[in-house]
Amino acid sequence: MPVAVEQFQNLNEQQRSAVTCPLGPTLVLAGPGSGKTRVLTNRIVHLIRNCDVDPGSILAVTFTNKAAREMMSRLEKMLGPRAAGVTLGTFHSVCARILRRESERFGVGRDFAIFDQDDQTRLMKNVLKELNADEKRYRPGAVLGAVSRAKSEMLTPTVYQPPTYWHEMVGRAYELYQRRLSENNAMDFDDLLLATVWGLQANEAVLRRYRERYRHVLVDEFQDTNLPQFELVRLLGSAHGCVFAVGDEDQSIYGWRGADYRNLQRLRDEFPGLRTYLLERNYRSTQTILDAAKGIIGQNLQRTPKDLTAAQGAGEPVRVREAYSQDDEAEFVVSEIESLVSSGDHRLSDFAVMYRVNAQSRALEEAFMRRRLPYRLVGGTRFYARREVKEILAYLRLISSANEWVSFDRVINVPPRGIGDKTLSLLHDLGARMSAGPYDVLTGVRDDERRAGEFSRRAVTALLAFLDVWESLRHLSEETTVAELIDAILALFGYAGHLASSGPEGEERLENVHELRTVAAEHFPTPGRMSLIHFLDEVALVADSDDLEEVADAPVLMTLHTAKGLEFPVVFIVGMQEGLLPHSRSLDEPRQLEEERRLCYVGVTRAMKRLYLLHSLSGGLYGDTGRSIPSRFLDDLPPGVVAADRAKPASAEARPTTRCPWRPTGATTTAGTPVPQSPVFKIGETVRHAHFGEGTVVECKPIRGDVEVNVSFGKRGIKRLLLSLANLERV
DNA sequence: AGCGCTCAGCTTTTT
DNA sequence: GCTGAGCGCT
Repeated sequence: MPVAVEQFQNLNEQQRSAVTCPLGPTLVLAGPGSGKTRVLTNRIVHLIRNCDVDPGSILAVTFTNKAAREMMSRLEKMLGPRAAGVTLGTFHSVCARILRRESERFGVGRDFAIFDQDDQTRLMKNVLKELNADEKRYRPGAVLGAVSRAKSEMLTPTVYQPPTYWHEMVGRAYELYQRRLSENNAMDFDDLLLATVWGLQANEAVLRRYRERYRHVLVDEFQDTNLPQFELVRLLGSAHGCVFAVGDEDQSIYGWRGADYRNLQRLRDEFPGLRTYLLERNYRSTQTILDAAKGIIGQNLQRTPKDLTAAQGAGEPVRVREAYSQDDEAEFVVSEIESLVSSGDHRLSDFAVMYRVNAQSRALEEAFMRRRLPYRLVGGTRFYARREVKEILAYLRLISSANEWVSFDRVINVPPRGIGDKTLSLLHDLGARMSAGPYDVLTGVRDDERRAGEFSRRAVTALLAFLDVWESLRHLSEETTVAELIDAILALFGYAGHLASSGPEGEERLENVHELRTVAAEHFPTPGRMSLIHFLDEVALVADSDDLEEVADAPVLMTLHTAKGLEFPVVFIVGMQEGLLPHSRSLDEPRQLEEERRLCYVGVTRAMKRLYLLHSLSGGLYGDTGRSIPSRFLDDLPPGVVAADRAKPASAEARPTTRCPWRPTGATTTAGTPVPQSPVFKIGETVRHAHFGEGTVVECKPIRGDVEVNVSFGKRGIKRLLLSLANLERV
């Protein structure tokens, strides 16, 4: 046992008692920066080393792939190869694994597809169209959200009680949406959880097996669980009671997605004898920052009071600043970063700028570009949401599970094969009549003269050619790797040629496809169908903000939501105005307002050394030029934490910033770091384009990690060009 | 099929 | 204010 004792010496008293507490239901309420992941991993180590627990009987669940990966790598460091025996993953991936394994007993297709956001939206769009829903009142995203919330409460379409007239339609859409999902042999994210829970509930023997197998269940971020997730934990854990949950109700910011932090309290009811531990020692922030955070969160009522204390001293006061405009605010952020970097106190990657809504990134990006300072924007177009990537994935999905319309519709005419709306809707009709998926419909067209007769000769030829390739790839998939399948799609479905003929941007698209191929080759090198299925699961369940990994020495720009779980030496929160933070959509409901407050709290507690809270006098949301009121959350900062320049408007340095012109490209940055997006052009500058010739730059703005340059080419008009593709030359 | 115009609508998004 | 979806025109 001396090994173990030594192992836990780096834990404080509170942490150690949580880690080494007796077997049985345990709840750890962990304040920000209190080392909750450390407690979780050490608990696992404790179970294995000191309690003689078999790693194979431990199930640890997280919400993100990133958290799961981090935990696994820590475990590997501490346990070596034994760590691999622990089942560790996100709720969704664990459920997907169980569902595949138990497909027969649970009555779900073994090769079901997992529909991501985009697929879900497409499907819902069709559903709403079929129901003749008013497009304005029933937007796919909103309806999908309502359906997801119903699912978070484990309400089936049959028991769903529409609270309003609007929800009547939601109820009908929900029902049809589920029917379509199952016809397509597909599940959305919520279904993965629900099907698992219902499957376990309905199969006593299977449930017993899993209870036996996973005698120890550990859950991270418990405040973010919804009802199905809670239910899963309850099902598995109630037999042995060895549930170890870690969470912080004050950091619950996903209530709008069905997460219910009251699940923390609910544990107490479900697991009598629950032991609760509090982690209040904060290793991240200065006491000043913590005091500010406590002032803000202290206004919330439904919470366990925590006495957060910093392991470090008071540090710098919090800076609250008023700017004239969003641009002015951004300008201040950038100049502050420059001066802190040049004073040698900080490097660029020490900084994070956080905001409530993505739209706020614009002003910041412009300011960074103006100063020719690099930055990283987190949360743009996701890699797996790119069109070309989705298309390749759709092809792969057709190969994997052949009767799925959503993927079929996506690629049947990509590259163009002369299959238009007409043919497509005929195919759907036929599918409905045969109650069959696209594959069976196509073979029907091939094998049945009468069916073929419904289509034009041209269409039939095209469809059969498609079917031919499709079938051969399905066979190929039995014995080939995913990477080779991608090659085959590129070649046989004519996809490579399609990209090649789509101009210069096709090259970048092909790059992305190759990147996907690399992922497949590296992680799924085994030939065969299982490998393909696992690959598709993986990419469907992966968020690609996963690549927030420290790649460049640059400040990070992100929403407060994405900031959760991260920490930075210096944090700026911009747009601290009424209507923005708290957001106007949350003003009428106290519950929502409390969540806004927690969101603010999450942002504040990301800061280690320095914290800046900025608000501007004008410019709220959407080009609104009216006057803005400082956020009510600023009023809750306790006296003494804020630097003296509070309330003194920026007038001292404020340049009346009517849109600054782009700096000349010769300008050097204080940091001397190359701008990823360089060169940036000045408005009015003359540039040359290979195709359009010489033109004048009219606009130059950041867009999704690239720069959009609008150039006027005289009578050829104004063209919008992407800097990364257009290869513009300065004249 | 591809471009360009108009107009509505506009949080947050771990999976 | 901006952007993206939808429509209508060529």
